[in-house]
Amino acid sequence: MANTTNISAEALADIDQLDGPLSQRVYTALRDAILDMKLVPGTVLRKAAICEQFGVSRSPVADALTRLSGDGLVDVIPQSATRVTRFSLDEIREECFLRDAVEVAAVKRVAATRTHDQILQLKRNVHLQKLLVEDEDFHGFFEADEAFHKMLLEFTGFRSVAAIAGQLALQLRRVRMLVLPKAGRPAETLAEHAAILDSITDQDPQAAAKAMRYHLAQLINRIEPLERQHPDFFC
Amino acid sequence: MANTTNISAEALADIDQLDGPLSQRVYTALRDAILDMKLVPGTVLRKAAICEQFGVSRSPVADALTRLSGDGLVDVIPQSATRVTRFSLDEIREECFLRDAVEVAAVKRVAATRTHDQILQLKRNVHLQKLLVEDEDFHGFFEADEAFHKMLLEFTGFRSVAAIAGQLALQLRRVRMLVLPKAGRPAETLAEHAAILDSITDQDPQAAAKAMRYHLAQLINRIEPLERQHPDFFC
DNA sequence: CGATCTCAACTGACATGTTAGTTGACAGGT
DNA sequence: ACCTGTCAACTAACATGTCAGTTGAGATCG
Repeated sequence: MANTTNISAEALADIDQLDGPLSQRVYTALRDAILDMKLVPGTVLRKAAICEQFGVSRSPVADALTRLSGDGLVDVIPQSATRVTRFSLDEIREECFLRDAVEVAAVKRVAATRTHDQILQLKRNVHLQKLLVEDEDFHGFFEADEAFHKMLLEFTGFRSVAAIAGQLALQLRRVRMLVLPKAGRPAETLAEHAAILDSITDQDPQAAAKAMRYHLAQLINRIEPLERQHPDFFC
Repeated sequence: MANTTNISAEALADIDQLDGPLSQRVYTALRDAILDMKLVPGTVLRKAAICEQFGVSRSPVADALTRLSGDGLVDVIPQSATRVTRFSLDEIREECFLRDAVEVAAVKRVAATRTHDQILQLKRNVHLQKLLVEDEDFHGFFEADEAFHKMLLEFTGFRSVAAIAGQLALQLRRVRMLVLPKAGRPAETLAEHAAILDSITDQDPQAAAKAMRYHLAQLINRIEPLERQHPDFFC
């Protein structure tokens, strides 16, 4: 088994410059590392190693791993090991279905209720995306992309719907990082975002729903070929 | 503060006739007790008391509480206390929005793809509901109600979408227990379920979506007056 | 009598010792 | 060469001891 990483790399190291309980900090650090694919699927997480890395005892680490397990980001094999969950095409398809359901419903609502200020914020974000595409700043674009979708969820008027929906699609967020760097994809994404924004501006919920549905469909189309490219990330 | 229950009642006690790790069993027992409203919102959960109840040490209990916190079923006040989360009308409205988005999308899909066997299973379930309404078996009806919605989610063809969606609306499940015993509501619910089933049988996704949307809207309508009736359950 | 300050008791957070289950390498037999 | 049974090393799970922050009752002061 050469391709299953056994050592939790130094690359994750986020030292304790955060606040709050220790277990929370450990959780956040590990979570971010997993979501950013710094800890690739299949990586074995050893409690002892993590304790050493952060200079804490096993309690907060165990606590953090329990939470990550609840998020579906790690698989705990009882009495044996804990590893970063691999992708499952079936599960990804399910999350796409759910994400589609939620985000299409959200964009419909926002198209109907949008305020002038909300349009402005979205326009600003899309403009930023344009600049980032031109600069070929993939990482920056990824963040702006996320912010765009998050904004739409928040503009439903439901304060924490963005948080819950975000939690729901944690796996998807990881895969998107693999999809984005494909040549030309950021530019296409930008165009799709612009189309969504136009429909919202026109207060046309049906058109907005259609644009969003098309946009989200692009993701699953691009994920499926990925299994051949990174076979060790899938189970 | 007389109305905040301070003692975790015996009523929860599910002894260790389950299998798996201890922490899992404790988690399940507490979770079920909370979802069945045997532990009412606001109840303070004392680690020591729970340890005694189950005859285990603090580790598995702490583990279980961490998971429950992740599910949003308990609030942990650092260094102070852990209590069963109270209802928040805002959050409930958000969960209704999400549940609507997901279940309407699901029922649309099922209406389009349903097989003969699936129709049969749904018919059987609705028939069972009818019998339970006639017998005024509220608890049984509640379970059949849940099973009906779960079936619809499973019939999307996405195996675990029911699990994820169920996780999403844990709070709602609690409130539904308060709403159901209202006079006449089970019979109405039954009729709404039947309407949904009819639309699915007719392979009419739009009608099914409309019927589902109407059905789900009844819940939020009935929750809002509830705040006056059980003020100590809300925050 | 009322507002505030103090302190003891209680709670969860964390550290660490112990136990039991799993795994994989290796020896021995086929 | 291959299958198999054994066993040692490793892991997560669990128990328990310690610490620090919170809380609320009662003492103290205005």
